[in-house]
Amino acid sequence: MGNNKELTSVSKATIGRLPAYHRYLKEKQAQGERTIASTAIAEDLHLNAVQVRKDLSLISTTAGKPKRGFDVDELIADIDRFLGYDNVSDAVLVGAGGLGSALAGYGGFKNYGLNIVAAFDADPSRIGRTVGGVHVFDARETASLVRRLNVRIGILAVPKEAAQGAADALVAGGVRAIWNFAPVHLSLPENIAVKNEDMAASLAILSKRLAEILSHEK
Amino acid sequence: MGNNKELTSVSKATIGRLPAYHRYLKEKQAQGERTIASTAIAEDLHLNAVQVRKDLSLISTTAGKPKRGFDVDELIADIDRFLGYDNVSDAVLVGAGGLGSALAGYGGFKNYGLNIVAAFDADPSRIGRTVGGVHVFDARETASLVRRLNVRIGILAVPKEAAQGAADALVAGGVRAIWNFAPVHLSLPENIAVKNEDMAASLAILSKRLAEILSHEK
DNA sequence: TAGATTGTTAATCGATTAACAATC
DNA sequence: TAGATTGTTAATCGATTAACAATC
Repeated sequence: MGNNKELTSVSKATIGRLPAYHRYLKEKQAQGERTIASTAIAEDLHLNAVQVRKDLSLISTTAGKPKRGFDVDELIADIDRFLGYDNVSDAVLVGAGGLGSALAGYGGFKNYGLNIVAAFDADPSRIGRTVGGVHVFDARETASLVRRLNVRIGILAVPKEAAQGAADALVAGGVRAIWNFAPVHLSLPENIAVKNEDMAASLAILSKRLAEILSHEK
Repeated sequence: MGNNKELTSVSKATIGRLPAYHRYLKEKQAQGERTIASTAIAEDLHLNAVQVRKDLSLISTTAGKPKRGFDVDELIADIDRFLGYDNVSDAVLVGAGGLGSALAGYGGFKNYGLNIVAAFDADPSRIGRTVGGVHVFDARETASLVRRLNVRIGILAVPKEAAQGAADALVAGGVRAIWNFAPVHLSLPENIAVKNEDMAASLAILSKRLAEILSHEK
């Protein structure tokens, strides 16, 4: 019910800002702050205060109090619950090369509700090894092992030539969400969630902004 | 002039889609296609055809031709020029750990107009080594070496505790654009371009979509 | 009480999409 | 010619921001 509302009515833009609020609030919590005003959050994070209040109102159980602001602990708990940080899901990693190893080695994902339980690679020299404490299996076992482990999330960190095939194997195994770090557009069934981590897109936006800044310069 | 128009009038959303068009067109070019219709691009990339035409019209020198579509080679050249892919810029990398090494090792950045010329790290065991063919210098030399190399772009791949300090050093050295992979909000002067590669935000969006899909399931 | 801060309603802004005439 | 495809104008959609009354 409340859950239903959550799933439908919170925009992607808002969801994307929640992790930043979460980090900020954790920091304030560590500094011993008990309450925080939307105006303070907005200023520090370079956002609009109305936007902050609107975002928070969508996911929080308790309203802010005039003059005092929001309760830091409650807000953190609300975001934890909304984003599933308190409810870790298993994921598999396909591709145990440089980027894949870096992702597996980054311990922080557990704080974001993600637990990598297995890795896959097609390179025989990598199979049987361990990256970031995760065992690397033969890529040919992807579908069957994913099914056996009942995993719903796959992280794709393979070279672009291998990406579509790896994605198909994940879906064949029952994965429903793919976090794609390969620079390719994947063709997948409609009911599969895909999030492309498009570095080229980010870089394009950054370098255009840089060009603008430099042009204003002198 | 044309340049001025480019810097001001093309939206971030459009810029973000251009790399995907570029990849797609390169693929078609490799397959020997000479022309392509916006309708075909839209279908394959799951976009709206009007949006594709609007995006392309903003950056292309030549219009598409009714019935035939757009010239593939020209479109690629237009995007190359617009995004600066034909005009490689130097960048430095701060943080030569797992993610930093993976970024340095990914040779593909040169295709996107980026050339990593030096890396920095605070860990003595990494200083003096090489990651992805790039020499790792002492992080304390960041500002001075960046200035000497006259680099304008910095890639930040350090642990979050070190991120603000590393960013400050980059700016002190004259960097004007920071590609930030650390999960922190950086406080920087206004005239510095920052692009946060916020993995937590991506993951949040993906897992919410997953939750929605699973809830529709049965 | 006065003032800081809230939540909500309305206005604005920007991006996407629909409709359609032009044309190769 | 007929039809596929274009570019542009207008409508829609969604997200951000401004205005303001409510309240601790």
